[in-house]
Amino acid sequence: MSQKYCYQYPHPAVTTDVVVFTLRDERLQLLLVKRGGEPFKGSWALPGGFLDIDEDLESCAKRELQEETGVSGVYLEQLFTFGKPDRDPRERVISVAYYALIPSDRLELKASSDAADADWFPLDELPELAFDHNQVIRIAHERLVSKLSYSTIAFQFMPEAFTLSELQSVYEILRNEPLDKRNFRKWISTLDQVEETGEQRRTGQHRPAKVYRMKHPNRVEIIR
Amino acid sequence: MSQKYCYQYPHPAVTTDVVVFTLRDERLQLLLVKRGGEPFKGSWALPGGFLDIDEDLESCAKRELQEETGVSGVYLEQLFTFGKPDRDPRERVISVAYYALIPSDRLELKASSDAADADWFPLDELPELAFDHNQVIRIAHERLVSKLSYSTIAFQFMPEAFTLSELQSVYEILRNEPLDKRNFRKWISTLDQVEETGEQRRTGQHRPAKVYRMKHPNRVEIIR
DNA sequence: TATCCTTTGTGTAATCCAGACACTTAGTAT
DNA sequence: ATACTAAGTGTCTGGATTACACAAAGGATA
Repeated sequence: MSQKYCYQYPHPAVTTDVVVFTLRDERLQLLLVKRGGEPFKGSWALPGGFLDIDEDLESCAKRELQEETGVSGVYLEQLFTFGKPDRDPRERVISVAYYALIPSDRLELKASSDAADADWFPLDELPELAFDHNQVIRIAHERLVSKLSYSTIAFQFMPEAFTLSELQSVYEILRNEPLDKRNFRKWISTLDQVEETGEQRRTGQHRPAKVYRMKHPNRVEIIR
Repeated sequence: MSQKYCYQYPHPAVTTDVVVFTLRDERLQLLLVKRGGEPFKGSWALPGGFLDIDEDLESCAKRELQEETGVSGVYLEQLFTFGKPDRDPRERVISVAYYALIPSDRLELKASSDAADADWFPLDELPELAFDHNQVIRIAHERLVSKLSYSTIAFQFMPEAFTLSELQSVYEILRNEPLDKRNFRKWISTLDQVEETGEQRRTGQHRPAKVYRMKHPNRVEIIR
């Protein structure tokens, strides 16, 4: 094919890459795709791709997310823009990285056409990654952990309806430490972010748990 | 000139823009340059410009900062990447925005060659700006204010040597409220970030103040 | 139908941190 | 000597965070 888009000065290519977090099997996991083409063919990498010339950055990230996971309407935030001159061997590529949080009940993967394969990996068992994607993931994880302490971002991992024990478990996984049940519930109630649905949930031979929902499912509040 | 840089797919242009904050005349001010060329010729805008094809993003921002203010070695942090398809009427432009904090003793402006004029403006007396630069500034200001409360970023406005009253004044300007002297000093001492130089400073007909310096002048610590 | 098992759900006391608040000290000018 | 001004310093109170243990509800089983 001919080189038909010409400029007076050299232009870099622009991509978006998305770090897709979820909680699966009591662990923080993220989505990787196996690269079907060069460079790094066969390596695992973050889902992402080139920005269409008339497409907004966030739309591009949402599109990648939709193509790789089939989900939309989840929490998505711009993370950082990476642009070391040699980060892609083909040409100069600026990558605007986003990160997304997927509720644990919405992760039906569908392998996309341009990815030979896609799978979830626990954060502490990542393979070697293409490009500078290990660095991107490290920064995304730092952002997530830091937002834990001053926002309600962790609620974005919850399904529509959940129990307080499930919510506590999410915090325990993310912070990697056990929490006191009474203090946790006291703290949650001061946040004023959840309400009872009136339903109960029976799992196993013991007292059923009250079911809650978020008051503002799509909002991430700054707290403290 | 001919269009000699050609690609198989259309590429956006990439720029960096820098929101340069300083404290002048007891106010938070920022640097704007008057645009010498189209579009928005004659309008005020953030200092910035196109990324060289082999230049790192942060290097590009540092270069703009150096060209417009003559300073280097100051605090510079990536802010956000703006990429609405129509934000520049010439062509698709992705702008990676940075913000910088300049100590109040280092702001000798030198008008650069490609800016007809450059000047400081108080944040609350900004003129109409080119492109989406009003939005960029708003987000930079939000970031600065929020970092105030959980980091030592405000120290980056201080000269090498300063008194505790001067430091308190910086916080009062940035937070736009008076602070209690004893509580402020108690808080500063818990931070363990400053040390006495042994010098004193006499200004006016009253008790001289002890002079301090930062223990780690180039580091911004996360606190709390 | 009584007992056991498991998870849900709840309160109080102790400690730490943040905020309110006023006077003495050191120097200059008259 | 006196007056003026900004520098420098400690205590008390209220609110928030932490530590900590037992009763309640339901299912399974004997």
